[in-house]
Amino acid sequence: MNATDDPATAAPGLRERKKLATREAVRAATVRLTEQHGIGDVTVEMIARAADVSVRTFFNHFPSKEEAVLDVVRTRAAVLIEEFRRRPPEEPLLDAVREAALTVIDRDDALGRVHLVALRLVRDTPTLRAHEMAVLAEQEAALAGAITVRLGVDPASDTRSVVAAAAALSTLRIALDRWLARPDGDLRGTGAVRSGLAAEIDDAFAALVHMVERP
Amino acid sequence: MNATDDPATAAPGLRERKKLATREAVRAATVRLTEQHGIGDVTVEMIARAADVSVRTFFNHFPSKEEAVLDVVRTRAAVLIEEFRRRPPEEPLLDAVREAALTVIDRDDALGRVHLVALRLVRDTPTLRAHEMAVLAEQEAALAGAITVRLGVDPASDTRSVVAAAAALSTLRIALDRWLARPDGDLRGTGAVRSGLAAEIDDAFAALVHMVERP
DNA sequence: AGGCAACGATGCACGACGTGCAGCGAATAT
DNA sequence: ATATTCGCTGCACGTCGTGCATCGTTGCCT
Repeated sequence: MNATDDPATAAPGLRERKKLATREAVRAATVRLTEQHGIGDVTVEMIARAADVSVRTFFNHFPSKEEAVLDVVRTRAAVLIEEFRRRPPEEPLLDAVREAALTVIDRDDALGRVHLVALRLVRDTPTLRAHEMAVLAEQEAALAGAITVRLGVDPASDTRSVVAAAAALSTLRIALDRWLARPDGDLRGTGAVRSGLAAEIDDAFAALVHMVERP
Repeated sequence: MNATDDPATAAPGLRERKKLATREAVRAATVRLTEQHGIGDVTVEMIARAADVSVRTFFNHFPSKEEAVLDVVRTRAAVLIEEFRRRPPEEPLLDAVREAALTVIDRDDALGRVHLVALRLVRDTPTLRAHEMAVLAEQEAALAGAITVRLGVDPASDTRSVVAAAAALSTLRIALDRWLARPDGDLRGTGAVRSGLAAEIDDAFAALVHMVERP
C-alpha cells in the first residue's frame, strides 16, 4: 500500500503509468487501423503488431477490437453522468443534462482529434453503432439512478427516472450524431466546438418538447 | 414463377414451407437451450443437434445464436412500424405509436408462450440486451422515416422525426420491460395481456410527458 | 413423364476470436 | 537485500463464422 497518500489521488507510480501507456497505445492503434481499413478488415494481430505488444496483451486490456474503439464512448458517458450528479438540484432536469454534456465537451476538447475520429467511426460503422447502443443501455441505468436521487423518489418501481434517462441519452446521442455530420466543425477552437454542439443539443431537446406538446 | 397468384399471397410451396420449418426448429431449439443453460454455456453445435440439423445449416439461417433469439424482437419491431404506418394521419403521434404497439400484442398473443420466454431472456441477459439495442437502433431509422412521411416533412435534416422515433422506441422498450417484470402476467387470456401492457405503456408515456412539462 | 434448373442442406477447411494457464522480468513493499 | 506483486508474453484449446463444392429434393417446362 502506498504510504504517502490515498490511492485515488496518489501519484500513479511507474507500473501504473506503463500500463496506461500500453493501453493507450493499443487504443490508438485500433482507432488508426480501423480508420484505414474498416473494422471488418482489421485483425487483432494487426493491431497488436502496430501497437508493439503481444496479442495476448491486447485481450488483457480489451475484450474485443470493438470495445477498444468504444472506450471513448464509455468514458464520455461515465463522465457525463458524473457531471450530471454535481449539477444543482433546483436546475430543471433537461438543463442539467444539457450543461453536463457541454462540460464533458469542454473537458476533453483538447484531446480532440483522436476522439473525433473514433466518434465518427462509431457513428458510421454498423458493428460499432451496435456496441455503442449496448454501452448506452448500461449507462441508462446509471443515469436513471442519478435521477432518482435528484428527484428524491424510490429507486425501485419508478418509471419516470428510467424513461427520462432513456429519452435524455437518446436525444444527446442524436444531437452528437448531427453535430458529427457537419463537414467543417472539426478542429475549431474551443468556443466553436462548444457552441456548435450546444446548438445541436438545443435543437434536439426542442424537438423532444415539440413532440410531446404538439401531438 | 407461380402461375396461379402473386408471389406474396401465393401458397408458399413445399420448399418454402420446409425452409420455414427448419428455421423455426432452429429458433425454438436455441430459445429452449438458452433458457436451460444460459446463452454463454450453449454452443451452436448443441443447438444444431437439438434441432436435428447441421451446424452449417444453423449459420445459413442465423449469423449467431444471439440473432436466433433476437429474431422475435426484430420481427415484432418490424410489425410495429408496419402497423404504425397504417394509423390514421390525424391521430396524435404518441397515440398512434401506442395503438400500433397494442395491435402487435393482439397479433401474436396466440403464439404467446415461446415469445414470452424469448423476451424474458433478452431482458435478463446482458449479451442479448446489447443485441436488442442494436436491433432497435436499426428500427429507429425506419420509424423515423415513417414519421417523416406522416408529418410530411423533408426526410433529410429533420431532427424531430429521429428524436421522436428514438423516444418512442425507448419508452415502449421500458414499458415492455416493466410488463415482463410482472410475476403473474404470464399466460392470461387475450384481454388481460392487452390491458396489462396497455397500462404500462400509458404509464411510460405519461412519464415522458411529465418529464418534459415539469422540469 | 421426363429432364433440367433452382435451391436448401450438408461436410470440409480455414482464419479469426477469446480465455485459461504458467513462466518471466520489472516494479514495489518490507 | 529479499520477498512479493503484477503486467507482459507464449501456448494450447474450444468456439465462431464463412467460402466452397456436393448432393438430393423441389419446381418448372416441354
